[in-house]
Amino acid sequence: MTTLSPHQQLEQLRRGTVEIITESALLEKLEQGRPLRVKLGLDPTAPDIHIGNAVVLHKLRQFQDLGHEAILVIGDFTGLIGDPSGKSETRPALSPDEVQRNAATYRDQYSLILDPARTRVVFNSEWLRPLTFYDVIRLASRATVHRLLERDDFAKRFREHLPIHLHELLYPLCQAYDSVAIRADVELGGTDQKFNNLMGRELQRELGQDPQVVVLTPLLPGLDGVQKMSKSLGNAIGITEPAGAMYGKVMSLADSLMIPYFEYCTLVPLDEIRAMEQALRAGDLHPRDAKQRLANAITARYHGDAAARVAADEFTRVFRERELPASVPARVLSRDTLRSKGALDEPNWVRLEPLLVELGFAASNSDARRLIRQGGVGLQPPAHGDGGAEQPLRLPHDASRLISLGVLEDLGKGGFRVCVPDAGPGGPPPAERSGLLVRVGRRQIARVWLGA
RNA sequence: GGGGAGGUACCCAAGCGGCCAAAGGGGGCUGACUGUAGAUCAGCUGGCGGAAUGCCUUCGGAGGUUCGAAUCCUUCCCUCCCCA
Repeated sequence: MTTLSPHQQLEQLRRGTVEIITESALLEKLEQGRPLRVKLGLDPTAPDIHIGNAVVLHKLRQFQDLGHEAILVIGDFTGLIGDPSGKSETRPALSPDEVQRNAATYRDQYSLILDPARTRVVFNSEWLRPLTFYDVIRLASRATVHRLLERDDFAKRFREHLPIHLHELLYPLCQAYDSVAIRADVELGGTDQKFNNLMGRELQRELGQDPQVVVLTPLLPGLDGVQKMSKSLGNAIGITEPAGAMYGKVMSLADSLMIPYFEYCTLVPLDEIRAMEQALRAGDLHPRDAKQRLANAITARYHGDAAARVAADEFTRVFRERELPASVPARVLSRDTLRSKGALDEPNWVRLEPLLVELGFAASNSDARRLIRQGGVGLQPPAHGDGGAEQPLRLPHDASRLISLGVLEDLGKGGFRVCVPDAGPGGPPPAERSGLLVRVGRRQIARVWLGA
């Protein structure tokens, strides 16, 4: 256990939370001087930790560092319902095998932030599945429809005459029962879990347990600044993403998100953050510089200082100075695949649209055509010798130059084909710059060769 | 159980026999500008395609009427409202 006094622990734990229900109850628990059981409920989906859901994990880690025990409750059974808060779909029940396999996955994934020695992973099907219908009715009798309809999303749907299925109402109850089953002292969650977590408190009290303390952490807005961060919404920064990508994503953040991100995703002291906020408002601090510091802090947290510095340099070089990245992903495309799509005209001449599709830079040939027409596609011919850092030439604007360089052929009506060099037998492509550089927009870039 | 209103592209939402691949808005994408931000402006936004007054697929599902259907008919599925 920690040597910190209960008050000091509380002080630490308070930081970065939105609400603790109640602080006095937490203090009482801390004063008992025993390791508390701290619960965190998780979706049964494959874990995809991003800096958004990392917020609550770091909080949990803090509990662990103070000597408490983390219990990850995987909602494999509640997954049958799907948390009604989202436009969730129900998921098929997991087989015992899958459960076992997943348990390992969760432990691995969460070990990136949590202390494995103080983490227990449990699945709620363990206690929810055995309940009989009788049990369920008894359980359901503990809650009223009115109480359940207080939940924002239920209330909203009710108001708007959108369907609310009966079993959805059971979700908060199931989750509450989890707390009973593991005799949770504390339940952690994002603010969107407030209702569910409070339900746990109520149910525990009903059933004669000391009610859990609810600790709510903020929901981190996603990169779009509108919705909460979520992988499926494509607005997330994954904690295992490469440093460069992480840094870049932070830099493209809306200005209005900087301060919240500083607060929730970094360890920068609060008073420094306040100072920055002031300076920004006063115009003494360029937002770009503040954002660079943010990008640095976040990247360093997951990749270390050195990697963060490299990412920063690379960023400056590519986006400020508009040079090519230090390393461009190499892609060797299969002749067979291209041929089967009718994209390969002669041994090395490939139609541009299917090429972009093949690279994943365009969704369809039509999409590719649109990109080309709108000047979104850039090509840079392979360098013979050292050609210096030439910029990719834009299509269709620079078509004539590319044609004179012998890498492009105009098929008329906006159609093009390009000359893609050979990758050579087997192995990786030869000299780095011998490939055709293809770029769409700023981010999508690859050096391309043709293979078998 | 009775009565009524609905289900249109990623979302909202017009259309109610041909000029509908389907108005408008949102979102997304590309370009200009810039700090890879925001705001603004321009273009694009089903697939195929050597940019066709071209072909294919799409308006809850399945059939049907018609030269022709998102639009009319039959039937099935789903949602909401009012009454019980």
